[in-house]
Amino acid sequence: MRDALVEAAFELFSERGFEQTTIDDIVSLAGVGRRSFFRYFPSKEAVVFPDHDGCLADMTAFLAAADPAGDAVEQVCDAARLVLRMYAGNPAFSVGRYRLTKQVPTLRVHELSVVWRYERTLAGHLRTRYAARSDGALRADVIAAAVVAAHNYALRSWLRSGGEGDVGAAVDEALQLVVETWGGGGEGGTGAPSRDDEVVVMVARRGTPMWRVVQGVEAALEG
Amino acid sequence: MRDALVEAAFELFSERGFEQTTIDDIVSLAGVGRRSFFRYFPSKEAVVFPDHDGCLADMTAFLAAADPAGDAVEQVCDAARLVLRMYAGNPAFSVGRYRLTKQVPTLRVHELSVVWRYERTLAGHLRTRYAARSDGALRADVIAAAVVAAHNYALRSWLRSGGEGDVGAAVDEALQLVVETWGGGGEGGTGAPSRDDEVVVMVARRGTPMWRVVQGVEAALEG
DNA sequence: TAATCGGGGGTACTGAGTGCCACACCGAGG
DNA sequence: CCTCGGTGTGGCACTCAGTACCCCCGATTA
Repeated sequence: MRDALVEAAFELFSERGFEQTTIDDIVSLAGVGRRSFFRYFPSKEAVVFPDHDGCLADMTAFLAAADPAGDAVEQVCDAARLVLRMYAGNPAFSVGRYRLTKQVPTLRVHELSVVWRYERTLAGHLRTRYAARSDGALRADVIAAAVVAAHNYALRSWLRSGGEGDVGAAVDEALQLVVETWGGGGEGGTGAPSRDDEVVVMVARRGTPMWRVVQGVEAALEG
Repeated sequence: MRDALVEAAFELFSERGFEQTTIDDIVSLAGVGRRSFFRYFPSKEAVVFPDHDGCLADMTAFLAAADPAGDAVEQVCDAARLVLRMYAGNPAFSVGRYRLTKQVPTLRVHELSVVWRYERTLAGHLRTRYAARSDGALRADVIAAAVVAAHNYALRSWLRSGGEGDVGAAVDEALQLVVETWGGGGEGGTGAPSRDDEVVVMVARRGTPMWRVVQGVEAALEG
């Protein structure tokens, strides 16, 4: 019945648009009563994101079961990959929803609230892990935001392309940027390549801003 | 007239709550017609964030006038400080709004959309600056998200405290975390303290993940 | 067969948001 | 003095999302 409503809604939304479709249109096409729509979805927007409640529950369970000794950043990235799997599981649906969401402000806002719940879940996990640090809560919020941004960047590129190419690899590459900068705190060294016969020596004055150091090391390691 | 509507709305919202207040209540208290409310605010939620449209325009103008040779991350941080100034300018109003927003889901969602517009503005500026890099757009999105997260972290702490203490310093400290990790690309060295008579030597194997290098240098510089 | 209970349908209502029109004000020009 | 166009405002009527309430029907149990 949920599925029937979702299907009917998407058929009408993609045909005549979101605002031009009323709840009555949806329920009459689905052959159910108007009251039943609101039994399954709290709002007209929610029918566009029917799978996110379950995915958020999965993410919460995943993080609750995560190894307390593992790298928290990696775990949070894996949690984000759970969301990706959901999108990649139904490419046609995801792309259709993306096109719809892109041009309906109400849906964009609703999507923001969905993403926000994911981000707060990730941040909550990081906060418990970084509880010992003095700036733990700040780091947790920043890293969660960065993970979500990287994830969404790759996901949106894929959606914009119509579902072509390997999303998994794209997200891995995007998240790598975050892990490289923020990872660690644990000892799990999922390090880069090899060539461990060479060393890089970075010399800096005390008080040198961190980004200059990073810049120098980056240039040396990759140059 | 805008001000009269905002004042009336806040008086009623804080008195009997957001959902319990109708537009009719607001306009009758303000002594204006119902139709005029929607001339000034597109929705009931928008009256809670009356100053953000102007602030977003200020931010856009600020970034458009920014020095193309300067550090883009610093500029984006300064742009975020524009928002902070707006909050700090009316502590009582800001704290009242915070308390209201915290417990009204509709307002939380609306705030998300407001923050989202700021974030997209920052990301747009960074994207033009990082256009040369292959991963420019990704970096731009991630850094913008990090800046917004850090800014909001400090701002929310201040709001939660009821407006006590120095927000500016708190935000500076939070943004410092972002600048240290992501800054550079420009040459503007608004460096840290001094003690430039000492040097730190960081030795790492080629292929060492960046976060380990950062961790080591961080420990050496601050330890 | 009667009683109970839960999922779904139907009806009427509130309230946000919009379109349309009338009115008041105001400076310019006859 | 009257008229005209533009602008800001109030009022009215309407659509539609969302909710409260009640009814119906089928299944289970005594």
